[in-house]
This record gives sequence, structure tokens and C-alpha cells, in this order.
Amino acid sequence: MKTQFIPIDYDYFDFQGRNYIKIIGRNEQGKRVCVIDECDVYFWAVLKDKISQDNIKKIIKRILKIKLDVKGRKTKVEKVELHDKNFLSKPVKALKIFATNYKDLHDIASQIDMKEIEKRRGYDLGFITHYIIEKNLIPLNNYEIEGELLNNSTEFGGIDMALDVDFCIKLKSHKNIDKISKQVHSNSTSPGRMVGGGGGTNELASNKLFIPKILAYDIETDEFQIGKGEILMISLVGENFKKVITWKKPKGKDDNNPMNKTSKTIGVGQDLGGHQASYVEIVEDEAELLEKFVEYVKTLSPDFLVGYFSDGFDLPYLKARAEKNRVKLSLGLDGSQPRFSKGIMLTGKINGIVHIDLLKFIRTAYSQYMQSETLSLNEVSKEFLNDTKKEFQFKHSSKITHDEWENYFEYSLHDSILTYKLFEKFWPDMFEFTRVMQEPIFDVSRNGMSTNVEDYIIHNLNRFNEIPEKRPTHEEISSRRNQERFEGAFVFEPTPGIYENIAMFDFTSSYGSVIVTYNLSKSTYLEKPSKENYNIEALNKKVYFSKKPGFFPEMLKEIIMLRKKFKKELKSSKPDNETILKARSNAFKLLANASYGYQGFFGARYYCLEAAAATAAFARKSIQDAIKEIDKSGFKTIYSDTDSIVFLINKKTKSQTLEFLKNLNQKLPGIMELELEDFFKRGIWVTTRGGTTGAKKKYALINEKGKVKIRGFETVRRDWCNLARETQNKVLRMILEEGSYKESLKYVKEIAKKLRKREIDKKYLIIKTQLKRPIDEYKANTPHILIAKKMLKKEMPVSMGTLIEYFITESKNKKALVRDRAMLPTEPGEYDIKYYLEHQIIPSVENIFQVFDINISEELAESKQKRLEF
DNA sequence: GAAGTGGATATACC
DNA sequence: ACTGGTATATCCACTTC
Repeated sequence: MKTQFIPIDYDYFDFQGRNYIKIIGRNEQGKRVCVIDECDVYFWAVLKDKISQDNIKKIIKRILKIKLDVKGRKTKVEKVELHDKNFLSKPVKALKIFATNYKDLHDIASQIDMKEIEKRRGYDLGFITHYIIEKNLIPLNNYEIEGELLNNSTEFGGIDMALDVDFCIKLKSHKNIDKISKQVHSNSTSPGRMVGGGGGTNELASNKLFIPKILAYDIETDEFQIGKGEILMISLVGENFKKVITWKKPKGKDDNNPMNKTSKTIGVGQDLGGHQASYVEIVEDEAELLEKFVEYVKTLSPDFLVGYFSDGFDLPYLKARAEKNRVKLSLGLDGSQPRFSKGIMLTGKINGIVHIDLLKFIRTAYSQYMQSETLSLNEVSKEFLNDTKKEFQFKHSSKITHDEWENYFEYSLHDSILTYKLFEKFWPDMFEFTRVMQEPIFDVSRNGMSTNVEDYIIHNLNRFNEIPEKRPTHEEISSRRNQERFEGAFVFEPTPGIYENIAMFDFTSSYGSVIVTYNLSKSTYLEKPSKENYNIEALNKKVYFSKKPGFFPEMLKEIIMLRKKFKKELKSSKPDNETILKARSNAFKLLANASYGYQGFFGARYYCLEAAAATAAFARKSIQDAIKEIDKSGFKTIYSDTDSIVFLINKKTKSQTLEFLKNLNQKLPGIMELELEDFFKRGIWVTTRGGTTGAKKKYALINEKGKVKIRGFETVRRDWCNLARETQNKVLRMILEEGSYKESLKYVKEIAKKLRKREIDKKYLIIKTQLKRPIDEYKANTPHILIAKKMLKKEMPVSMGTLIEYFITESKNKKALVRDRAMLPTEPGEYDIKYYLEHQIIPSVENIFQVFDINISEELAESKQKRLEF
């Protein structure tokens, strides 16, 4: 049979000793399709130089004899071929060694240790990755497939019968129709449709967006620890679907309300006591709750089951309670239960339905760019959806009253609604990331940037006829980690002061452009200089790179082009789309920048410290050269960090500045390019605390539209209390807007006065510090660690990553340390006026007023008399 | 006992 | 363990005079 097909979830199984891939996807009619396929299984043995043909034949003969019997599985070498390949961009002769089972490649490779063989490679990719490369059946691409329909077939042990899919097809052929198909407009709500605009010349960029069927979920429990308490309710949200399943019967004022005893007969949406919302469905007990949940997932049959922090909480909790209740959590299309990866970081996998933990994708793709101080569902929703969680005061289920239950249901439902909407927002990027990285979305949505970079490389090696490099061994990793650190970015020391008429330029994808321009990578690194090369001083030596384009820089070029496209889209977008487009453009910028980090990352297959160090060195040189040009042309540089330059345009006009930029760009090498970030009306730089030199990474700017950009100041740091942050923010804004300190001084005096009169609400005085590791791994005893320990004693949820909140109280003991005066927000105690004045308010504005020669401590002194006495 | 210093820690910038 | 280096700033333990 023939059908269109979009691969979504990948899995594999063994049948009669061989590996088979099982791909779950959709077709255009929204039918769920399972594709079974196989591929050649092989690895590479790279031969040493100048091995005679005879010798090669002998080696092949010996290899062909290899047989293995591991764990009752018989594997043998089935075929050996000689190929001309590249390894790290160098032409090599290599043997392609075919075997029965992918899992045995490592063992076979270990047996091939003849002296003529230089290296063994390509056995550590994972079968799914290997399959995708081998057959070119890429996740979330659009295919036309042809194959044999398995219908109650005994093939593969009757796999099609156990699978809840519309078609199960043994693949014969497939054709990618993404690139040639025209865009499809559809109002259909069935999954599997593709929508979106065409255009764009880059092949990587999708011209259609696949719209999956999604189901967001969220659970509410009595305890935070996995499986410790009972699950009270589960909320589910899909397209035109809202449901809260619970076994807690809201009790009315009359506890003997007969309605409470008829739970089993209460149907969906039935009214209960005149208050029951229609989306609430009441079941008998926790076991039935779990069964009902499984039933809904089966009926709705989504492509994605989406949660928020669900790898770490919801799914493992469900599993634990299912075990306790002896309910089978058979969510998988094959009836299997969720599987969890071992290790510290849990990941929950469901066969055939992709379980997505949104938090993970947000962390890698957006968090660096976001304004939110935590990645809580509430804050992230606020930033991207302009919506928040519903109010609900947690208490144990036994203490919840009737009306409160109603609120609780609504609260839970709304969490799922937010999760659903967030998924919709991020889906285009997840889609794009998956297609670029070419790995299953289950992994791409969880992986960090370094893994993304590596996936991208691995899946593009064939274009360069390259044999993949292996993962580093533990020994290699530890030796890499002990490597001396290399010199990084250049940061210009600013002169403290307030400036006017400012422009900012920055290099687009700075490090990425450097890598591309100077061809910096493991495979282009030259131990000895060749005639034609790029070279620079790095790692206390001169390092050389070939001018013949390497695969890594070539690939990176594509990422940079894609990013440029997104950035262009952003510029011509409507304001209501801005947040997400900005995030997207930024996500690809991060990906491009991660390539630099990748080459210096100890876990990387293509680790090359020389390339990483040279990248930083070339980048330093680029920016310093640009600064020279700028200063030479009638401007004056006042600040610069890594890839941006801030300068005074002096008497020049904006158009002269832009003209200058154009000319400057023409002189830049390769794909290096500067762009205008913005023009600014005014800006301020301050000294370091207690010093006289200008502080780096700390400044505030205001553009002509009055938009303020604040970097590094306490205003943007979450480990300062809100009073200090807001005071500083106000002061900076007033000064930037007016160019004078007068008003802001009055303002600070007002705040100090209120603080002294104890008129400041405690909530503005809370200091928040994150617990970055398990509590007993700390050597120091800081306020937040002490508070965390106190919280543990009170059985409050504290773990790695928790944001610890506290405030500083007064103490009779004058020598009491800050940590001894730190109290939980819920604890009684008067705030310490002196502490907040001297350790929060004054430090936050001191350096700013110093720019105007104002000593804020003196200005805020309790009595001016004191000053006069001197 | 005040002052200075350095380690541990957190957070931001790019 | 799950990109990199640069930089500021706090609190606290310790040393020094």
C-alpha cells in the first residue's frame, strides 16, 4: 500500500536476532501509521596508510570469520567492503564491516585489533540514529511511503495485532515530498495536516508545519515526594477537550448529602449540587482515577502527551501510584507502561506517544533569553502567554472544603490549559529543531545544546563522506577536564560616567562566524603548518588551520543562515508575535554559539581545544580591530563585551553612522558581519563596588523611544531583595530619562525614610537564593543554606534547584552573623533596618550617585548633624 | 579587635 | 556530565597587626 507519512516516534526491537525499527507517525488523513523497517548494520575499520591489496584481502578474510554468541544471541560478520572514505577530512581506506545485530558491533570491533587497522568507528551511535542516517527517514519530514500492509500477520511475532494503530506497514520504499510539495491550506482539525507559508531558499527551513494532536496533563497530589501521597486529581486538556478526573467528592455543607454516595453513577458533565463544573468527572477511588486516565489517553490517542516538569514529577508519580494500586498504566500504543531512564535526571518514555516535558525544552532553547526568574509554569506563562496560574492555597485534601475543591479543580485544569498553550507556542521551534537535528523529538526536546550540535554534525557527515568520530572514553574525558582553561572573550573597561548619543554594533553570531570564516575545527586543525593556512596565537602557541573547508564549519554556516532568516522574520513581524519570534531567533543564535562551546566541551566527539581557543582569539582580534576602526573614524568606544561595541557617535549623524557600518562590513573577512543593535539617547556606567575602575558587564541604556536596557545591575539579579531592585531600577530610569540625579535622590531618601519607619512590606525584603546542589554537598554555611536546612526540618519541599526565600531580622546580639538573623518569610521578627539600608539599598544605588559625586551614605545619614561635626 | 584576604557561592553577560 | 570564559558581589573563615 501507498500513503503519505510523517515519522514522529522511533523505537526498535529485535526479531530472530536482527534489529528492526518501529516508527509511529501520522498521514495526512490523521490516521496513525506504524512503519516497520530494517537497515544494514555496520561499522568502520579505518586502515593504516599504504596497506597492500593482498594484505587487505587477508584482513577481510580474517574478519569474515568472526562469530559471536552473546547472551544467547548469535551474531556474525556478514559482509566486508573496502571503501574510500574521509576521516577527520583526511582521505582514508576503510573497511565497512556488516554484522547481524547492532548491539554486538562494539564486541566485534573489540575483536578487530590487527596492527593494520588504525581505528574502529561508527559502532556507538545508537541503532535509531544509525537507522535514520542509513535510510534517511527523518523525524517530522513528510514522506510518501510504499510497503506491505501487515494485517493480523504473524510476521515479527504478530506485532501489528498488539499495536493500537490504523495501519502497520512493512516499508519497501519512501520518498521525501517536503521539498517538492506545495503548501497546503486546510481548515481541518484532524492531526497530520500541514500548514504554513512556503518560500525561503534554505532547505533546512521547513515550509510546512505539521499540526500534531496534543494532550496536556497535570496531576495534583497530597505530597511532593514521588508516590508518597495520593493523587487527588488529573487534569487533561486537548483540542476542544477539557477534563478533570478526581475521586475526591466535594462535600457540601451537609456531609450526608446523598449525592456524595452516588459517584459511580454521576456521568460526565453531570451537575452536582448545582456547583459542579461540567469538566469534572468523579470516580470511586485512586485506582479508578488511574484507569480512567489511561482510558482517556487511549481514546483521545494524542501524538504528544505534554506535561510541565512531568519527567520529574507527574509521570513518575503516576507510575508509583499505579504500582501501589496495582493498576497497569498501559499508556503505550503497544499497551506497555512508561519506562524511565536510570540516572539522576529522570526521563519518562511512552511507546508510540511522545511524552514531552516542556520545562526541558524551555530550559535549553529559551531560558537564557527569558526575563522570568524561575522556570515555574506560572512565570513562564506570564512571559509567553500573558496568563498566570489560578490562585489556590494548598492544604491537605482532608482539610479542603466544598467550595475549595471547586477552586482546586479549576486550578488543576488551568495548569493543563497553560501547558497546552505553551506547547502550541513552542511547537514551531520544537518542530524546526527536530528537523535540523534529525533526531526523534523525544530526545531533541530534552537534549542540551551541546548534544544538539553533535546530533546535527552526526546526521550531516554523509554529505562529506565522513566516518563518525567516537565518543570520548572516561579517561579522555577526565584528561580533557584537567586541561588548562583557555583565554576567552575581550571585555573593554569602561570609564564610569553618564554618556549621550550612543550607538551599539554587534557581530552577528560572532563565534559561529569566526569558526566559519577561519575554518576552525578538529578536522581542519594542523599539527604542522601547511603552505596555506589560518593561524593565530592561542594556548601559548601558534595554532594553524587548513584553508580547505572542513565539514564542521560548513555545517555551521547553514545554522547561521537559518538564524538570519528567523531574525529577518522577526523584524517584519507584528508586535503580538514578537515574543515568540524573538525566542526562536534567539534559540538558533544559541545553537550557533553553542558550536563554539561544543568544540571546547570535554564530552564532545569533535572536541578540539585548539579550535575553541583559536575561535576566542580570532574573536578578540576581530572586535579589537573593529574598535580601532570605530575610534579612527570620529567615534569613541566606551564599552565592549565579546561581540558588541558601544560608542559615542559624537557630532556624526545616524545616517553617517550607518554608512560607516556599511563600509566597515565590506572590509570584514569571510562571513564576519557587524550590525546595528540600536541608537541610545543616554547611558550610564559605574565603578566597581568600593573601587575606582569602571565595572564591566554592568550598564544601563535608554533608546530614543524611551526603552531602557539594563545589564548586570542588581535590578536584574534575583538574589537581591525587591526593594533594592526596584529602588535601583527607578533611580536608573529617572537618571536616564532626565539626565540628572536630583529627582532620584529625593526618591531614595523617601524609601530610606519609609524603611526606617518600618513602613515597608516584608514581601519587598525577601531575598531569594537558589540551592544549586544537594544540601549536604555544601562546605560553606551561608544564609540560604541554613534556611534550607530549617525548611527540611519543617518538612517543606527542598531539593536541588529550589529557590530559597528568607529575610534578615534584628538581633540583640550585635555580633550575630547574617545567617543567624535570616528567617523564613513565614517566621515572625522585625526586619533589620540597618541591614536593609546598608546591605541592600545603599549598595544598590551608591555607585550610580557616585557618578554625580554624590555620597549616598552621607545623604541618607540619620542626622545631618553628624556630618557637620566633622 | 579591626582590617584585610581568599574561598565558597550565586548570578549575570555574552 | 550533558556548551565556553569573564566578571561582580556577597558572606564567612581565617590571618595579621
